Amino acid sequence: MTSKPTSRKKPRASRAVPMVVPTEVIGKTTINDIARLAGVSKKTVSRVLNNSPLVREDTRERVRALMQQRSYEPDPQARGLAFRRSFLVGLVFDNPTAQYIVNMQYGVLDALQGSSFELVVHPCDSRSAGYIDGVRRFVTQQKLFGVILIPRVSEDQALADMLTEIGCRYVRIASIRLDQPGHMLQTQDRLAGVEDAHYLESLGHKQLGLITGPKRYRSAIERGEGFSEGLTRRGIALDPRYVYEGGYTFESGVAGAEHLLSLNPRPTAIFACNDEMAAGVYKAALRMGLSIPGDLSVIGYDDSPLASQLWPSLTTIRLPVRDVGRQATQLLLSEPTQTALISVTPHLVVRDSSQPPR
Amino acid sequence: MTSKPTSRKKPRASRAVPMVVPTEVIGKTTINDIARLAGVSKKTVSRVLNNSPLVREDTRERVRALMQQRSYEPDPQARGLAFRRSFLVGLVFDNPTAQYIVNMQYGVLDALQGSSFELVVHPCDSRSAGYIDGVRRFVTQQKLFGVILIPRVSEDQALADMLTEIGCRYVRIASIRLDQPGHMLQTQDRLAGVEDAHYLESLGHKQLGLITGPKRYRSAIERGEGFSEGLTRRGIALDPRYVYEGGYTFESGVAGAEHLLSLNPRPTAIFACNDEMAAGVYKAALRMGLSIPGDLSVIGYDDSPLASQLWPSLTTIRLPVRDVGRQATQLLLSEPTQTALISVTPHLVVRDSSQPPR
DNA sequence: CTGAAAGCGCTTACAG
DNA sequence: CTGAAAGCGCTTACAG
Repeated sequence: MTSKPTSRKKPRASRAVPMVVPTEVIGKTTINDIARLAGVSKKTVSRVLNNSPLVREDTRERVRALMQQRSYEPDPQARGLAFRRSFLVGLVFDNPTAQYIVNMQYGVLDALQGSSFELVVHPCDSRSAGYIDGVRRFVTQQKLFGVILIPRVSEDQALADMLTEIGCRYVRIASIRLDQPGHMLQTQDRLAGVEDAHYLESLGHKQLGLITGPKRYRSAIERGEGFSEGLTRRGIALDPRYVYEGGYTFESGVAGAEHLLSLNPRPTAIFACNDEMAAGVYKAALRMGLSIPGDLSVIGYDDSPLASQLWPSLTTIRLPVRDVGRQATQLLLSEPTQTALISVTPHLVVRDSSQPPR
Repeated sequence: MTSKPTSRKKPRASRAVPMVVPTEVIGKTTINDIARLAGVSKKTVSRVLNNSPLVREDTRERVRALMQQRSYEPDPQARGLAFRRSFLVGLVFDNPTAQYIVNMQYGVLDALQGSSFELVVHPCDSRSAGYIDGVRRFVTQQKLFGVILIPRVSEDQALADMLTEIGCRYVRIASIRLDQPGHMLQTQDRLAGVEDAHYLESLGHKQLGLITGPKRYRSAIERGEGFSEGLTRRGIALDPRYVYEGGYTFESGVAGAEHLLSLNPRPTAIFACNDEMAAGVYKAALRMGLSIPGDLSVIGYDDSPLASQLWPSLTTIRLPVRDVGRQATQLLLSEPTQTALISVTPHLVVRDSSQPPR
């Protein structure tokens, strides 16, 4: 990687037969080395590299063996230059929780494992004016192979349009179907909301409170609506006065709980649409002298590290984020032929913050 | 990025003077376009690009103006191929908390802002056998410009040796000075431990407990030793029976607190070497019917999101991680001439989990 | 201070 | 099924 081999350029028979080669393998093996050793043109090596069918089987085998033996790896930079497309996959995100981002990165890397692709990250602020241009620069400058978009940027149609315009592949992870199956992976937040409702109803709760996320997040809407829908199905109407619009923040959870717990009758269970707000509910409840789950059952959403570290531990919803990242990336890398929509359903994780009402 | 311009290759006067050019700027502007428009060779444009002093001032200005006007950006792929080094900075990490990783990424990107560098991530497991080879492959395959190493991988000398061997730049973020100043940024975990001790002593605590991290983390050792040292300076000896070796996990925090709180006399304050363990202390204390901070003061370390979301909110230590990431990256990108060791000291954030003993 | 030639390690377009 | 030539967009080494 540092010094340029001086032996590379020495004159030699231009159409060499396989031959013994000096072992001073300074510098990385290149396509030329393999071609020379195999006694074929580099174009043929290139064909093998790119799995072209236009190679005789025994030629392919010979070249493959040589590549293995020399532990040859094609230079992504050079391929990228010729392909006009790099071997980089971008992850574009706005501001989910840290754990979500990290799990997603692990998932993407799981799918990239063994390939010559690497993961490059691009946080951004979807509320700032120039963010789409920022993503465009990110994509075009490094000629990214494609990008994974996670909520909330995944929900922005203008962003997807821009990517289509510049011919960049993408996969959106979102809670509703807002693109073709080849371009998205759906997380069934709504179904998780339903599951929540059914669970609380089955415990015997009738007086329920809901703290939603901000409406600009589609996921927030889905979670809340799913919850409401689930209750309706079980014959319980969610009183609008028992719905508080939070902001996915701890403080909004505190405020929401203070509001809901001051109502008469007091809710016996609260579903907060993320764990952070659920932690806020803990604070408000404990400060009011209410015990969890004795006086109040609490359910969160995300299964963040926080959930198992609160006391009592928090009943919450878990999305297998890493798995989602892996599948989304596989979709991104696959030939655009797939038709079935990939969808993943988050599920309830019951811990110690929920029980039947008194 | 998608289609190849057909106009590029048309024959023209080889030594062109500045001239009007068809505005059908299909495809990206290249160094050839700029050279032609400026009436200079592409080598001269290249010199301007690389800030070579060997360019006449007016030539430089003319070229610069043209680059701006055409919003020319050199292709990192092509430069990388010629330079034998990409425009990618790698972040190598083992398993810190998600928030730490994400903040670090933000910091690195702060420093990369406006450059043509991008950030590529590489999580790994420093306990697995082949992890150093994994990093080697990561670095050599994409010919990374350099890497940032964060604890715990930053503490591994074998990894640093490997990087030196293959000629890859690196900056290690670590709590003790284990490399040359140009290769590291020190976080003064020890001083934070001292600050902790002084704070608790100043509140009047005399009976103190310590839950350390695992010894294979240098940071854990520094935090614990700093705490002990700080107490000693204030004339308090830390009884070894009041030191529990945790594992930086929630469960070990619970176990540690259960142990410490069963001692007689009971400690009136516990310093847990990360927030996760501090959350474990909460659980153990609350389960034993002890109130925080009434019966027990608790201090954590990291200022993770958890810290402000526990109730009562957790007094802890904050390292400006994003800032650290930014500075480490600036060091990585700078010419290797710097001599002074960069060091950053984490500081105490007082919240509601600490007060004078009863 | 400036440039023509050759090269980085691959692929595309064409020809056979 | 295979290859020679030209090219991707830059830089190095050399010459002036």
